[in-house]
Amino acid sequence: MGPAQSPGGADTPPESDPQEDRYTVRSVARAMRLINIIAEGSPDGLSLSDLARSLGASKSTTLALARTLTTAGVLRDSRPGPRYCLGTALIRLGDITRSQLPLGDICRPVLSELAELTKMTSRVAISDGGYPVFIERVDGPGSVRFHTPLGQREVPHASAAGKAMLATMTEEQVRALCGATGMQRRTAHTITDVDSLLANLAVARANGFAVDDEEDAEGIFCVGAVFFGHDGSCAGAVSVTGIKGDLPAWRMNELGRTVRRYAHKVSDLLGGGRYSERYPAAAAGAMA
Amino acid sequence: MGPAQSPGGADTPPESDPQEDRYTVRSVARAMRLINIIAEGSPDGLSLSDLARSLGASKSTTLALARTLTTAGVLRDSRPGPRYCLGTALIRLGDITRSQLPLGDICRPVLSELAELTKMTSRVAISDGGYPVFIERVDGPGSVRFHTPLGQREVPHASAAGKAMLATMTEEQVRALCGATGMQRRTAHTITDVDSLLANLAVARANGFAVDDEEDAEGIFCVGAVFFGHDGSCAGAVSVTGIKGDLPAWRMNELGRTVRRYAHKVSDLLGGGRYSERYPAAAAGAMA
DNA sequence: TCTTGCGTTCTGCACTACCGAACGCTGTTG
DNA sequence: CAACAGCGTTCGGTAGTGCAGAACGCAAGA
Repeated sequence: MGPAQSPGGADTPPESDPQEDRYTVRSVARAMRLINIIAEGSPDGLSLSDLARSLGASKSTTLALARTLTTAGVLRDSRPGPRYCLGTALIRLGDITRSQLPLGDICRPVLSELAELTKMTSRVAISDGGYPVFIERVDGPGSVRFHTPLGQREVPHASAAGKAMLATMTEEQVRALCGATGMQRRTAHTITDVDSLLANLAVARANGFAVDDEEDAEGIFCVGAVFFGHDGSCAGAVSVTGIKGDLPAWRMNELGRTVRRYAHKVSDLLGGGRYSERYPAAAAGAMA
Repeated sequence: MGPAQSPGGADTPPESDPQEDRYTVRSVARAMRLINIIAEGSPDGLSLSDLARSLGASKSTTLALARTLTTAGVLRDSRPGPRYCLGTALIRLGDITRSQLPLGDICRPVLSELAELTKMTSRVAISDGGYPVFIERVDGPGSVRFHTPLGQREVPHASAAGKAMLATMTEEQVRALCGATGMQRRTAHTITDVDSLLANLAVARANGFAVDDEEDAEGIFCVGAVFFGHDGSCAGAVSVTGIKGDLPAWRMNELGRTVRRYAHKVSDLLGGGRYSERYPAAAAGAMA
């Protein structure tokens, strides 16, 4: 009953979102941060002390978290190595997640064909609040590999899949989304103002495919095209990724038509409409 | 200070492993169980009430856990659907985990070739305490898909990859491992006694590849062969999976030689030895 | 209309997650 | 050879927090 509120009443710990933190479990949030720290760290793993430092927690706390995650198989103890690295349970969970996304099973055969035909890495993305998230990938036969990550949000304005999806939105939606993201510059070729982007999207809409010409990474280009779900809305995008120098410029349109054709295949499998039915409507709605 | 030890001193809550639980964080362990419950549940997701029931916790606790995991992207709120399902962050983490395993990048091109040549699903497994764990998969061109999971422990005695790895061990090691696993029956063809298994392994050792002839799942067969790391130890196995009816019996040996050849390729890439150098030594050491 | 089940919010208590300190150990440095 | 610095581990004590249960609004079915 004492009026003792909080010890040292004047202290205001730097809580980020008290109204949202009310329903989060601190230790679980910390455990997730721990996993991400290891994911972004060296493939050889991180030592307990490094983890504790990065996490901003004591070694004993970090040890308890790491032990718990190791028991669950999410982390793995690399004995002679530095220490903790990601465990095989994450492979299992990622595989199950992809298999539960209905798109994965549908798209994989299409991606395989596309990768074999174009000799390029092919991926399929879904829209996560306007951001493209790649959920499936089939590598091309070439052995030169660059990093084409899965499962993480890409920037909408500097990726072929993102721009293909933006091209299906209204001008207001594009402006709102780009205002939220900030249209950060990634390379010298990145389009960083909305009006230029809208012009670029108009071309993409007319073509039925979008191009990322070294706008996300130097020397890398992508070509993407959207597909539609059975409810008629944009369900995601197919894209291929390659090294700019490998492809003559005049083949870009040919590649675009190929990608567009395979996006059609996905649309058909989903029971969605085709570009020829959807794009004119979208163009009429979005542009004057 | 009162001598009050623990409230209600005589109660002995049914703790499973008090000496191990001392360093585990309860809420994190619960969160991992929650993820697994959803992973094993319907692809459409599970409702909050269902989760609370399966977890054995109150709805408010489950809500807090689920909210925290959703914020981390590990879970996803399927709006009109029942409720929670796995999120794209798991795809990302699984992808990173595979990319951090050095074997993944090395094997993927080999698996692609093997899958194209055999028209079958090809996978690579590593050994996790004697249990095979598949870490990479390339589907064959056939559209008929069956479940070939990644990242989870398979039974050693009833899988081609497992038996291929067992064939590199000594008789004592095989007996010890099979004693630990129990050699559970999976189908009518499963080998459930150690002596029969040892005879089977001897054949595999002589051939340089192991066969799972409907021993793990009815109508499904696998062929697997191990590869060796640069330290000369068994580093894992390559295997292909198919439907029994699709393949005449007399082609089994041809398929086995193909898989063996591709396992050789992985061995070469890893700087490990070949069957011709390793298997005779293993055979001489394990069998009289 | 009444009922049943859902998801959400709130409050208070017991507990547990957290920190700090101390220990044994290894490898490096003087 | 000794002193040190860093590692991983263990152990108490405390305050903070995770937890359960009750209560609420709402939607769908009886």
